[in-house]
Amino acid sequence: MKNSDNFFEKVYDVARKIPFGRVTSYGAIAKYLGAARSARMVGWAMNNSHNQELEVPAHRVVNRIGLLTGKHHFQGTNLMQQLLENEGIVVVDNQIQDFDKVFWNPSEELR
DNA sequence: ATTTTGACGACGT
DNA sequence: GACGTCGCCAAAA
Repeated sequence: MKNSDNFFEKVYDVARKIPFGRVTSYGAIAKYLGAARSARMVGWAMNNSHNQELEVPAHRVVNRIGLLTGKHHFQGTNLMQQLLENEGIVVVDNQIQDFDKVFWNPSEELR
């Protein structure tokens, strides 16, 4: 293990802190980490999250419009959506309903 | 070493 | 408001 994974580790750390029934966006995490415009790195980190020993609730992380863009990276076809719905989040056609209500902003709530 | 791509986002048209 | 382009940075080809 290297400490150079600082950025990625932070991403995982924040992702794990997402409360139940809430979701956040890649950009929000990136901004919280100071990366701001490197939302892609957060996405890449998530892809690598499977390598982490601790599980990361990547299903609670979607893009800024609440679209389940990464659902293809999960097992099955709609596992991600089911997980979200299991938390009380309404998802229709890969789109989270009431996204602004379930959105969790680490910059404000986590601090 | 160079090019392409990607779980995104902001801005311009 | 839909669509296109650019920026960001890292990994894979």
